[in-house]
Amino acid sequence: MEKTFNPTDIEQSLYQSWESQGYFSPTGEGDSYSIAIPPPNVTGSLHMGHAFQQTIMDTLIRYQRMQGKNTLWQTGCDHAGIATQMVVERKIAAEEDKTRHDYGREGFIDKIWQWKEQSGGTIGQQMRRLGNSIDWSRERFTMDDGMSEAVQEVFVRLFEDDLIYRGKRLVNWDPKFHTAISDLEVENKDKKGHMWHLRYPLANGETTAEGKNYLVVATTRPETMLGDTGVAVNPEDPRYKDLIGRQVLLPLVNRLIPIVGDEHADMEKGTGCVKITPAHDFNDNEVGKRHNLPLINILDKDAAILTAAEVYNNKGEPSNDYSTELPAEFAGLDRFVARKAIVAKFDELGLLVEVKDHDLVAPYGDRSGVIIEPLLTDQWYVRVEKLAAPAIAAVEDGDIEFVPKQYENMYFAWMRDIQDWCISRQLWWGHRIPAWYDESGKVYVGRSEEEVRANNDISADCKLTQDNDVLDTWFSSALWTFSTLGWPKETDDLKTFHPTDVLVTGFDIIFFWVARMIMMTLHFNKDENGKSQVPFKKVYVTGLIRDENGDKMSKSKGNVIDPLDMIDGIGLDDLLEKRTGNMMQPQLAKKITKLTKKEFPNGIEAHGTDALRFTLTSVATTGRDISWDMKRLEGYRNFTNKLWNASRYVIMNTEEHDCGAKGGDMELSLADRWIIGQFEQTVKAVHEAFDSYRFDLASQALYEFTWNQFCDWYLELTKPVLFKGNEAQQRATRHTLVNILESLLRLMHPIMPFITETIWQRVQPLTSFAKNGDSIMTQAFPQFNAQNCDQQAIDDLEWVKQFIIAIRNIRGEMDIAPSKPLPVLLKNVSSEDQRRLDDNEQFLSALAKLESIEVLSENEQGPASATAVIGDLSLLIPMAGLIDKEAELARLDKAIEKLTKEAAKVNGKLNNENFVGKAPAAVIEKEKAKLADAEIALKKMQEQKEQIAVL
RNA sequence: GGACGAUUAGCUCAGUUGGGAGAGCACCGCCCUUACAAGGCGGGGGUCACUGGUUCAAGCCCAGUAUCGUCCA
Repeated sequence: MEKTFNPTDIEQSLYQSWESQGYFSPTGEGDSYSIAIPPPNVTGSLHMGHAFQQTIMDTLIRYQRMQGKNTLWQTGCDHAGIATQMVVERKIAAEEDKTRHDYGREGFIDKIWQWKEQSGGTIGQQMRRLGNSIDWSRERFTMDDGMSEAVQEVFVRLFEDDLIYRGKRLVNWDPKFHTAISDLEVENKDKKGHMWHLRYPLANGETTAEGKNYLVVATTRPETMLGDTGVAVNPEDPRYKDLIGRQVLLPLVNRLIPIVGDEHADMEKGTGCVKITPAHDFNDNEVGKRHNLPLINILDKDAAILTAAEVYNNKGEPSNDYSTELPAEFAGLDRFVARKAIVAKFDELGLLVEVKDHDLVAPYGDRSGVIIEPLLTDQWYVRVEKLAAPAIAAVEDGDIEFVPKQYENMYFAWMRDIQDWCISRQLWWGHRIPAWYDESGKVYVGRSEEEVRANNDISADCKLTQDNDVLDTWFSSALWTFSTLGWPKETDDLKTFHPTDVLVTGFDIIFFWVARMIMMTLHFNKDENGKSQVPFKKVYVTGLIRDENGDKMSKSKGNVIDPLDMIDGIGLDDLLEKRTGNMMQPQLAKKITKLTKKEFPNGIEAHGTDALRFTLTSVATTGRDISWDMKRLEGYRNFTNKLWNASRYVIMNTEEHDCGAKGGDMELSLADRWIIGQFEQTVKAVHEAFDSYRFDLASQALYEFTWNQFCDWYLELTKPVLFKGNEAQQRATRHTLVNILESLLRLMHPIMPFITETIWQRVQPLTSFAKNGDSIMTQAFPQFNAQNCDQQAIDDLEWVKQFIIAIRNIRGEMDIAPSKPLPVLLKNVSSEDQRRLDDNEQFLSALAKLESIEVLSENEQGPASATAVIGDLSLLIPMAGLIDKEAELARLDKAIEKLTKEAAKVNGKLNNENFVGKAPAAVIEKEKAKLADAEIALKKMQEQKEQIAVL
C-alpha cells in the first residue's frame, strides 16, 4: 500500500465497476426501501446543497441495502421551465444571433431537446463523482413521455373535480420573461427608495376637516396613479373620515374616484391617505375587492404604459365604469421612465408636495433579477384549500413525520394560510396546458383535441385552439414520487416502492415542493384499502450550507464552492476563472477576485470524495444553517489518511501470516477483548444515529472509535503482542486486527464508500467473514451483539490506560524525552492492581516506555519521586538526575489545586441536607465515590509534596 | 409589526426524560519511536448572551430582556 491515501487513483474506476455490475439496482429481495431524489434542475450543475443531501441519501440507501433491503434510489431531472428556456435562448442568441421567435415554437422546442441531449447529462455525471448508488437505468425526466402523460392526466382530473380553474387575477409578472411566476419565485429585497406625496384635489368643492380642498396621498409608485380607482383613509381618522363616500378628481386623467374608509390606511404612516390601484398592487387589490372598486390596467407585458387602459369590474370582466383614455405623452414609456415623467408633471402642475427618502421592500424575480410587476392576467389556478386539508391531516396524524420535528410548524403555518396556486406560465418549454378554446373563447379541457371534440360534441368545422401556456415546473415535480414509478398505470413498481420511505430536502423548498407533493399524492394515490397514500413517510430536512462567513453561497457573491473542486482540487487561476468568468454582473469581478485570493491563496487542495462525504455527514446536525469550514474538510481528509495508514499497518502485519481464519489456537489479549467490546458499542451508536437521522453523531462515533480507540490504543497495544507474543497470542491478535478492521469498514461504508471498498478488498480475504458477492456494497451491515462486550476487559483496560497516561503525563510535564526508558515504583498495590499488573506488564512497559516496574513493600517509603495516583495505587518515578525539585512541586501544586476545588464542590453538595434528602440514591453514591477518590488522591499528593519539599 | 430559529472554548459546532461542560480545527510544549509529520505524546483555554423563577440540583424546564438570522406583512 502507498504511504498516503490517494483518492483520485481509486474512485472513478470503483464507481464504474459498481455501476456496470448492477449493484445499484433493486435486488428484488427483501422488504423494500426507496428514496426519490429531489430532481435537480436539468440546466444545473452540482452545488453544495446537492452534495450534502445526496450524500445523506446515499448513506441511507447503502445502509439499508447492506441490511438486506430491496433498495431503490429513484433519480431524474426536472425540466426547469424558465431556466432552460433562458439557457437555450442565450445560446441561440450568442451563436446564431436569433431569438426563439425566429425559430417558432416547435423549432425552438426541438432546439431545447437537442440541447438537453447534449448538455442535460452534466449533473448526472457529477453525481456519479459523489459515489451515489443510484439506479441510473430508471433515470427520469419531467418532460419524458410517461411523466407528460401523468401531468396531463392530473390536470384533466383536477379540472373535472373542479380543483383547477381559470381566472383573471393579479399575478407576479416578470416583465423580462413575460410570464407569471409564483410567490415562491419572488425574492423580497430591502431597498432605498422614495415616498412621493401627491396632491389629489377633492371633487365637488369638498374640503377636509382642516379646510383644505385636496388630499395628499403618499406613494412609493407614483406612476401607477394612472390606474387609481380610489383613495383610502382610515375610518377612524378625524382628519378625513367625513370625506368617506366623497370623491377626488384624479389628476392627469381627470377621473372621479371615491374616497373609501379602510383599515389598510394607517393613520400614523405617510399622510394617512393611500391611493388605491387594484390592478397593480396586491394590497390595493384586496382593498378594491372590499369596496367594489373597478380595476384599471395601465401596463403592458413589458411593464410599459399602455396607450389605452383596460377597465375591468371586480369580477375581472371588461367594464365601462371608466374611460380607457390615458394621457398620450406617457404611452409606451417603461414604468420607471414613466415614474419620472409623471412626477415631473405633478411638479409642473404644483401637485407634488414633497419627496421623502423611504426604505422599502421590492419584489424581484429570482431568475430574471428585475422588479416584479403585479399584473392582471388570465391564469390557471389550483384551488388548494380542499387539497390542503388532508395534507395537513397527514402530518398531524403522523402518517408523515418531519425530522427535525420543528419543521412541522413551518409546514402547518404555510398550509393553514395557503393561497390558490397559479400554475400557468407564459413560456414555451414545459407541459402545454391541455385546454382548448373555441372561437367564442369558451374553454374545454381534455387529454387531446379529439377527446375534447368527442366529449363536447364539437364538430370538425369548429376551430379549436390550444392554450398557449405551459404548466409551472413544480406542477410536474409535485407528482414526482408516483409518476416516476409509472403512474397513471398501475405498475409493480408503484406497489413495491410507493410510498417512498424518506424525502431528504432543504427547508427552503418545503412550500415549493414538499407541501405540493403531499397534496397531489394524497389526492391521486390510494392503497388497497382505499386510503390515501402519502408520498413519503418521513421528511428529513437538512440545513442550508453557507460560506465560512455564514452568507448564502451565490454566483453573484462569488463565494460558491464547487463540491468537485474539493474532491479533485483546483488551482487559484482556474478557481478565479470559474468564479468571475461569464458573470451576470462583471463589475463585481474585482471584488470577488480579491476575496477569493484571500480565502484560497493556493487554490483548493484535493480531498477526495470520502473526506467530503464524511465532512457533510458530520455537519448534518439539527440546525438550520451550516457555515462551511474548509478546516473541517481538511481534518476529515486527514482522517481518511489515518484510516488508510492504520489499514496499512494491519495488512503489513497480517497479510503474510496466519490470522486464524482457518482455526488454530488463539489466546486473546486484554486489548483484543477490549477493542471487540468497543467496536460493538460503536456499532450500536451508529445504528442509533442512522435510525434517528443523526448523521453527525454517526460520523462522530466512527471517528472517535477509529482514531481514539482503534489507532491510538489498540494498534499500539498489538505491537508488544506481535513482536513478543507466542504463536497463539499472535494469531489471536492478528485475527482481531483483521476482523475488527473488516467490520469497521462495513460499518463506515455507507458514509465513505470508496476507501472502505478499496481496503476491504485487501482485508476481507484475511478474515473469517463469509462474504456475499465481491463488493463491500453487498455485504451485511454489522449488527450489535451484546455478548461481545466484556465489562471486565473494559475496566481492566481502562486501568491500563490510566497507568500509561499517568506516566506520560509526568514525562510531558517534566520534559523527559519519550525515548528515555523510566523505572517506576508502585505503592499500595491491591490484589486487583497486582492481577492487572501481572496480566499487562508488557503493555505497560511498551506504551509507557518503562525500564522496570517494581512493587514496594508495605512500609517502604521509596526514593524522592514524581508521583501519580490511580485510586489507592501510587506510581512513583524516582527524580534522581531526571526531575527538578521545583518543577515537581509546581506540578503537584497544580494537581492539588484542581483536586481541592473538586473536593470542596462535592463536599458542599453532600453537606446539603436537601440534596442528601431528596436526590436519588444512585446520584448520592456517585458523589460520595467522587469525593472519596478526590480525597485519597489529595492526601497522597500532599504527602508527596511534603516529602519533596524537605529535600 | 408578526412567526420561527439561534446565542456553549479563539473559530465551526455537539450536548436526547435536569445529576461529571464536550468534539474538530486553531493555540502552547516535547518528539522524524520500524502504520501515519495529512503524524505521535502531553498541555492550556468556557460567568453555557443577560435577568429572574421552578428544583436538593438548570447549558437543558418556565417568564422576560438583548443581539443576530430567516420567512411573512
